[in-house]
Amino acid sequence: MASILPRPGQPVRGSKSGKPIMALFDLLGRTWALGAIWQLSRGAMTFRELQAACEGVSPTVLNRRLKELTASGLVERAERGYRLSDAGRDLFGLLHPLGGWSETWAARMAEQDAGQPRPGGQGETA
Amino acid sequence: MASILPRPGQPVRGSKSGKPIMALFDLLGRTWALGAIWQLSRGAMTFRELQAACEGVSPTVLNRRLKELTASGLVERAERGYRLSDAGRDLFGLLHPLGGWSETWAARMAEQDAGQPRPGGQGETA
DNA sequence: ATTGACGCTACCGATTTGGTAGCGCATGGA
DNA sequence: TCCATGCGCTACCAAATCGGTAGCGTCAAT
Repeated sequence: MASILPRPGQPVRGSKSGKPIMALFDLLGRTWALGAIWQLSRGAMTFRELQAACEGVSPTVLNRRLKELTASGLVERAERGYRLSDAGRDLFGLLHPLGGWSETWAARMAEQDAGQPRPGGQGETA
Repeated sequence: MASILPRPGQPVRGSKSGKPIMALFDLLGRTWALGAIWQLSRGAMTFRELQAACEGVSPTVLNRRLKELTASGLVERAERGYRLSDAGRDLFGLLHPLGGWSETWAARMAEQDAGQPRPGGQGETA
């Protein structure tokens, strides 16, 4: 496996300092890492249930994320599939407010778009 | 430019639903997006100062992130360089606790490694 | 024995990353 | 004026990651 498992105290992708916050950002800064945690916060799910909940993310990527999150102690195996560990639930507690914030953000962006239709729009319809 | 700008209400990389939280996760789930916000929370910085603060991230990536974060209203230009917008500071307020959490996480991981040196260790020294 | 669901892997094209070099511009001396 | 410095930023390219399809081996139930 080419990818490294981000761990605090170790150099990680994009950061050589090994600062915990940077290791965390590296871990979470991969596709569907945050999304998987978000979905798993609702309870244990099988691999394929989680895959469906994540809008059909490819098993390749999902499995990579699950391995990383498991190795990082945020996710663990359940009798049936996967679930957040204590640490994972703990982290989700901090992430949870982002849900509400993102709604506000969305409203603010929509408002801004209404006022100024972004003439040089970038790939919005791509 | 091939990359799309994640915006709530629009399909984004990895998510077709357009749910605000998924757009946010896409925006933040790119290398140095969270890191840049983290560094900028300390105040306005020039491009090159920020680059240095982010451990010498390549200007290519930094500029991409800055464009995305600016278009998303989280970052804005300052007289000298860049700074967090009100929304960006707002978001940082929610992200801030991750700093402390990551320290706890790091300690927990170190402890676990001490107890069990991870026989099948994965790329820890890579 | 067949069907179905499970977790997961191989394979591979498309996209993103991350690094070096250097551009055009502005400021500030000498 | 010429030169040096710092600014934001881009071109170019190799390496890594993403993301999609197909399908494996296992297990339980029919």
